[in-house]
Amino acid sequence: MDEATTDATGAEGAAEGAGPPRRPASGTKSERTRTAILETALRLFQDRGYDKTTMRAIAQEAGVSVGNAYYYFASKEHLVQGFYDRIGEQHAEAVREVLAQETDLARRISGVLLAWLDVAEPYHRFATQFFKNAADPESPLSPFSAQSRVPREAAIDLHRQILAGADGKYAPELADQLPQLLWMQQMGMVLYWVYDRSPGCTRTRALVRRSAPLVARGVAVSRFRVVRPLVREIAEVLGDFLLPAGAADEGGPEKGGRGDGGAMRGGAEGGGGGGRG
Amino acid sequence: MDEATTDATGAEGAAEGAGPPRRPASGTKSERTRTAILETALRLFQDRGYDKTTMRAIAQEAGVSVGNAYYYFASKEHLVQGFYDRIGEQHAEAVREVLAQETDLARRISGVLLAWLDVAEPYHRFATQFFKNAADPESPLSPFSAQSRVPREAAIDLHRQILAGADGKYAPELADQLPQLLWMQQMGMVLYWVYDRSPGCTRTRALVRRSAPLVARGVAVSRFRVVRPLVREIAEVLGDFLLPAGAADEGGPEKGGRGDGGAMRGGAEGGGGGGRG
DNA sequence: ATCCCCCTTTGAACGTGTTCAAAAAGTAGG
DNA sequence: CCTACTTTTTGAACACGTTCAAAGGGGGAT
Repeated sequence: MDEATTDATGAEGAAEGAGPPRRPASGTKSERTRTAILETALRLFQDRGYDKTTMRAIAQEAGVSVGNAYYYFASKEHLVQGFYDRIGEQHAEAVREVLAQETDLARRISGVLLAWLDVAEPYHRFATQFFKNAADPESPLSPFSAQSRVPREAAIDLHRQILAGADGKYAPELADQLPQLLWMQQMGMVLYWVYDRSPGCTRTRALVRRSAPLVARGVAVSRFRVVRPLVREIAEVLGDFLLPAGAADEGGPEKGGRGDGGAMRGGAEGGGGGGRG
Repeated sequence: MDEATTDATGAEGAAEGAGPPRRPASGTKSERTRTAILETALRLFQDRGYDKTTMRAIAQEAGVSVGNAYYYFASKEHLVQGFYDRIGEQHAEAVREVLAQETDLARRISGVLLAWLDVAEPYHRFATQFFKNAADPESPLSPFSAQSRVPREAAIDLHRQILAGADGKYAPELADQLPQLLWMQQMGMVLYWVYDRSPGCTRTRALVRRSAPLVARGVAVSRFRVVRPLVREIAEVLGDFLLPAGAADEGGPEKGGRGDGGAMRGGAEGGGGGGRG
C-alpha cells in the first residue's frame, strides 16, 4: 500500500503534513503567502460554507493562482486542518480555568464539553459540511487517522487531566482507558452536535448537561462489587481494541517509538482474543 | 431530494420533484433500463471501488447515456441505496436461524452481528469508500436521516427480537431504549469495521465476540440495586435524546420557526458500551 | 555579466459529478 | 400518414478539485 495521499513534494519528517518541502521561518515571503492563503480560506469557509467555497475563489481572494494554493496545501481538505488546530488551541485555553478550580468530576466533564461547544459554535454551519470528509477513514482529517495522532493525544491528555484533578475514586483497572473513553464521549457529542439543528445547539448542550453527571456516576459506580468483574473485563477489551495510546500499561511511556501507527491497529488477530478471563 | 430509490415497497412520499414521475410496474422498458443501470453500478462498485467508478463508465457499461442515468437516479450516492437494501435483506435472512434457535442473549447478539459481517464482507473495500457520504448529515444515506427511517426501524426491530427471544431479565425501565442501544452498538461495530484493515476483518469479529458477552452482562446487571437509580436516569436521558422510535419530524425542509427543533436526533458512543458499569 | 540551481508561481488542461435544452421514441386520436 | 402530447434519451456544457509542464525569480559561484 502506498500512502501517497500527501503533498506532491514528498513526505517531510515533521508531523504537520502538507506544504513546501521545508517550512521556512515565519517572516519569509513563502510563509506570508502560505498564511495568506490559509486565512483567506478559513474566512471564506466561515462566510460561505465549505462546499460553496471554491479553490479558485480562495486563490483569487488571496491574490495568488490556483496552482499556488496547491503548492502550499495538498488539497482543499488540508486547509481545514487549520481549523482543527485553532479550535484545539482555543479549547485548551478556554478550559484552563475550569480545570484549575472545579473539583467535581461531573462539573469538570460538562465544563470541558460545554467549552468546546462554545469554541466551535461559530463554525457549526461549516463544520457540518466537511464532517463527511473527517469521517472518511482514508482522510488525514479523520480523528482516528495517523496524521491526527498528535492533536488527538493532546485531546486525550486533556481528558486525563479532567480525571486527575477530580476528587472521586474509581476502579483502578479503568485508569488507563478512562481518558480515551471520555474522549470518545466527546466524539459522540461532536457527532450529535453535527446533526443538531436546534438554534444555538441548545439540544447538544442539554445532552451534555444531562449526560455528564451520568458518566461521572458511572465512573464512581465502577468500584462496587457487583459490577467489578464486569468492569475488569470491559477494561481488558477496551485495552485490546481501542486505539493504542501513550498510556500502555507495560509497554513503557515511550514517545513515538516506531513510526507506523495505523489508525486502528491492524495486525494479525492471532492471540488477540485468547482465553476469556 | 426525491426518494426514488430502489424497489423499496411502500413508502409513497409526498409529491417530490425530479425523477421519473411514476414508477411503472416491473416489466416495462423504463423499469428494465432502471435496473440495468443499478445492477451495472453495483457490479462496477464492487469491482473497482466507489470512487474509481465514474458515472460515465456506469452509463457506458449499461448501454445508456450519462444523462439517462441521472434521469433515474438523482445522484451517484442514490445508487448506493441499493446496497443498503440488499444488505438489509440478506442480513434479515441470514439471522433468522440464529434468532429462532439460540436463547442466550450474548450468543444472539454476537450471532446477529457476525452475520452482518458475513453479509457485508464482500463490500468492505467499497463500503469504506462511500462511508464518508453516509456520515454526511445532509445525505439521505446517513443512517440517521429521515429518508433512512424505514430501513433503520427495521434494523432496530431486529434488535428488539434479539431481546424478546432471550431468556435473561433486565431492568424494565430500559425496555424501550434497549433495542435502539443495541442498534447503536451495531453502528459502532460498523464504524470499527470500516476502519478495520485486518485481513478478513478478523479484528472486528474478535471485537464482536468479546464485547457481545459484556453487553449481555451489562444488560443483566442493570437489575441490581446499586446501579438501579443510575439505570433509571440513563433510560430517561436516552429517551429524551435518542431518536424517537415513532413519528417525529419529517415535515420537510422547514426552516427554524418553532423552537424545540425537531432537529435530527442522533448521538453515539463509540466502541460499544461506554459509560455503563 | 553570465550561468546555474532551486524555490516559487502561473494558468491551461484533465477528469469528475451534474445539469439542461433539445432530439428521439412512444402513445393516442384524427 | 399526420398531429399533439408525454416519456425517455441524448450529448454537449458547466463548475469544480486537481495536476503539470513551463515560466519567473532570487542568490551564489564563476
